[in-house]
Amino acid sequence: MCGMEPNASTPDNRRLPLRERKKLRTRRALADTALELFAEKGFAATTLDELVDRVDVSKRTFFRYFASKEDVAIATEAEFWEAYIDEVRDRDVQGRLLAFLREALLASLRSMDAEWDRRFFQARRIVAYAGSSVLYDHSELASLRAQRQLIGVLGDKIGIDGREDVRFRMLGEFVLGAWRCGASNWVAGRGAGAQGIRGHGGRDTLMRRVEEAFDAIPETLSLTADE
Amino acid sequence: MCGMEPNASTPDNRRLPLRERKKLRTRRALADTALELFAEKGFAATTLDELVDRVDVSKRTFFRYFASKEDVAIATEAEFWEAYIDEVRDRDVQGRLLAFLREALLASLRSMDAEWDRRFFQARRIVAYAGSSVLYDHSELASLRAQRQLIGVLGDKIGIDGREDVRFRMLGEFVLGAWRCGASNWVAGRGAGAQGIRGHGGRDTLMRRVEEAFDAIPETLSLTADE
DNA sequence: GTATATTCTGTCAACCAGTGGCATTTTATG
DNA sequence: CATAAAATGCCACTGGTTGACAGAATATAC
Repeated sequence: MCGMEPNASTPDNRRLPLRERKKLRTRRALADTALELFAEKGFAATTLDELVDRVDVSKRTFFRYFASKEDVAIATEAEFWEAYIDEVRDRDVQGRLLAFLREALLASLRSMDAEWDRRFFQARRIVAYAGSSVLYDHSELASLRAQRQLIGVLGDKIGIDGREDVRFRMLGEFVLGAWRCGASNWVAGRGAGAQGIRGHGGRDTLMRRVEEAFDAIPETLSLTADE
Repeated sequence: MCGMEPNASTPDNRRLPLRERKKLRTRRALADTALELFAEKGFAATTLDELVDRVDVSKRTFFRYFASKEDVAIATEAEFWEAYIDEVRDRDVQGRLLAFLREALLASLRSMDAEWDRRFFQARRIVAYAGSSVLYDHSELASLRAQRQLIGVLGDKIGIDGREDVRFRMLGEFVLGAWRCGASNWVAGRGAGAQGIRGHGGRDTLMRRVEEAFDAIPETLSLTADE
């Protein structure tokens, strides 16, 4: 089968068996081409037929890789959540939980593959500035589920049922909030020293935005609540 | 046109013009019959054709009343959120905000029409115990949007941009959390004195569950967070 | 290298949610 | 009663999603 040559965004996991490499390649080709199309003509106006036509796979195959049309748009997000949860699962808990989650988040950001931030940026722009809200909703649900899984894993690690404990749920809210805030500032080009950066500024800038958001938590919390 | 006779669940807004009464009646008939069908054979297995057949309305008309198949399942929920937000909008703010929101929530529960709690219970059971998660997701998104609107309205009332203020967002989290917790305990038949109640126990019991959840907020917050 | 088992893929058909357009009916208004 | 406005029905059509099965590609054993 031809028509899909290795390119810059092809994952070069030379150690994986051929079949696995191929699977990664089709998956990546579908996700990349989908973002192209969504950016060109919008999410709603793009049909799956066009997508699978351009990638040269059958529609049936598409649904073997992604559960829905929305899923392919938030693939990079899903990759990140997966990496984050793995990171939290594997890392030793020490110090304050919020700091732990913050470190784990940054570490998992660092661990994403070389092209991840470019793809993520592209996807975020489409999700945020699309005409309808289906993509945004889908992304939000994915975050919510990831957050739940996160506090579940963390709870398991320190022997608490995180789903029942309000403190844990709030912890999850903080982390998710900081992430969302940081990521949206990154995409919008806001934040410290953003003027000096051309474009959105790569992964390091994203990480700085997330850190800024985390840093802002205590000061916003200490505001008086006397209304 | 015949086939739709007034029954127990027909809203008796005798003061409304005929056209409006009819509209309410079809809307209610669709929602009720949908719950019947979903309970009988499950959400996924029920087709809209069956629904509109039983109600004796065209499919086109269905979509003039509800935006999607999921929407008709959470209609009672949506009614409540609407009432709640209206209540918050109309009520004078005084005292602590959390207490204000709590009172408004209970008041709007009280204001729902006579059959609301029965319908709501039915709907919650379907949403919670359905095979797939589409309904649950849909309901969760609706809550999220309602929560955002809520703090938006509250922010407007006291001249603060609630969307930007962390305290407000947390307030929203508390209220939504208490509501969810109370409602789910109600449906599950948990809570103080639940043994003595046959069935789920009507709206007064739901309100008691919600109050219990609100009461639990300070004590869970004061737990030590020294992990 | 060949044979065989396993996994992936394409083709085809079907289902069903959701939409646009337009004619028809129903309600409101004077 | 006449006319305007609004609600409904009908119909065809798009497009996402799934199941079944056959064929192609890859892995494994010899």
